[in-house]
This record gives sequence, C-alpha cells and structure tokens, in this order.
Amino acid sequence: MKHDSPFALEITRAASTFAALGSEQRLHVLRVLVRAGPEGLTIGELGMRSGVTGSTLTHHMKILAAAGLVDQKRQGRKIICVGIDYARIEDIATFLMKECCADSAVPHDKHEASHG
Amino acid sequence: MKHDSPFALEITRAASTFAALGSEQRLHVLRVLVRAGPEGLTIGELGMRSGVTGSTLTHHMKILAAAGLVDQKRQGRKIICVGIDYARIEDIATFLMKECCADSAVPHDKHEASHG
DNA sequence: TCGTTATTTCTAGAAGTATCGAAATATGAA
DNA sequence: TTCATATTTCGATACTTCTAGAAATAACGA
Repeated sequence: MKHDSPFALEITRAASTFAALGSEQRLHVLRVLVRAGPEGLTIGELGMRSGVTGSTLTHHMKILAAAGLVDQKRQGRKIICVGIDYARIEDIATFLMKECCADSAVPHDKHEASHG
Repeated sequence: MKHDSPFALEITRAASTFAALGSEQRLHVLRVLVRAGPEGLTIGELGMRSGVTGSTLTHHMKILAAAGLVDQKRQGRKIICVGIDYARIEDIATFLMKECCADSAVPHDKHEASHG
C-alpha cells in the first residue's frame, strides 16, 4: 500500500475502530453496555444480557476496549465495563464526514493527484 | 446470539457497513475515490492512485459497493467508480450517535432489561 | 471475426477472526 | 491457607477474509 498522506495514522486508527464495530455481536454487546448506563455492568451481567459468555466475551471486550469504545475497571473480583468514550465516537463520525465530503471539507490537505 | 430488539436488522446492516470500513486498504481506496470528485475514476485509475490493483481492487470495491459506500457504472469498456452515498454516511454517524447516547437518544425503544 | 483493452471470476494458499472448553489467575471470605 | 467466585488465558478447530496470478468475460474498433 501507498501511504504518504498525513492521514495515514488517522486512517490506521479509524480502520481498526471500524473493524471493532464491524461485528454484529460486538455491536450488540456495545449496545447492551451503553444502555446499561454509566454504572456499567460486570462481565457476567453483560454476558447474561447479551447472550455472549466467558472467553468469547472477553475476546470481544478486548477489541472494543482497544478501540477505546469501552472501558473496564476492576472492582473487587468483578470487572465493571463502562464508559464509551464519547470523544472517540465523535472522532469516528467526524472522520467519516471528512472523508466523505471530499475537497470542500478537507481544505488543510492537498490532493495526492490531480483530477485530470 | 439473542436478537429480539427492533434494531436487529439495523444492527446487521450497520455491522457490515462498519466491517466494510474496517480495512485500512479499503479506507484508503475510498479516500482516493472520494477525493477524485463526482466524475469518479476508472478501476484502472483508482488502482494506480491507490496502489491496489486487479482482482484485489475488485474484491474491495465489491465490499464497499455492497455497503452502499461507492457506486459503479459501466462506461464503454471502463468501470467508473463514484458516488459515495452521503445518506449512508449520515446513517452511520447517526447510528453511532444513537447507540452511544444511551437512553436519552433512543426514546422509541424500551430497554431489554432493567438497570437493577 | 479477430485483436486489444478493461475488469471480473476462479482458484488457492496465507493470514486473521470467532468460538468453545479447560485450565489458570485474581480477589474476597472463612 | 483453603474454598468459592469472577474473569482471563490457552489451545484447538472452524470459518472468513486477504491477496495475487491466470483464465474468462465484456466492449470497442478494424
């Protein structure tokens, strides 16, 4: 791949965030978690509510956490899953809009090739 | 998986759209394409500008097209790739915001479980 | 029709992701 | 320390996606 653009890093980050969201199961888990509110849920609760359990849930949560979409903190012997990073969400939406409004929305970056 | 929510279909659609965006290479291709403007680019041109060629590009374009992110139309013996579907982009951003603003933003849907 | 150009389909191996159960780790309580 | 609970890691298998080259298809022009 060619990646000379100043967006290279941002693209890498965006791609892995989209990939994290690109699973129906993870989207479902995320939804359950978000709707549980700021108090969050333990892994066990989250598993029961989403229908995803044990190691599979751990696996998905790790991906969501790496994308900054959820946060996990230990509380005694439980893990509380919370706090979607709203800033990250805005980032994603902004990235999309920026990418998808072509020239007009990206005045700070030159085209990598002319249109002719 | 449990999927009784009225969002089930929307989630399926969102997941595959995110998955389509969840590849650095596809994001790069998309970017090049968007920046080429509404005139679009042929597959060949797109390949040259993005550094992705032949069957690999066809593969990625098929995924992007299925997600409604690009459009392809034949013009003579060339395929012109264009037209990101702006409505789809807004959909995605909206979906994200809706999912990530929990209760307040989703008044038309009940919780699948109580918070207690 | 034949040749040329543009793109896609086919095929296949490599790489990555998902899922599950069992074992391991971490914490708290007795 | 020992037991019970909560979650993660490990290991294996199944499935999907990525990538590329070769062959096939589609369209144009002579």
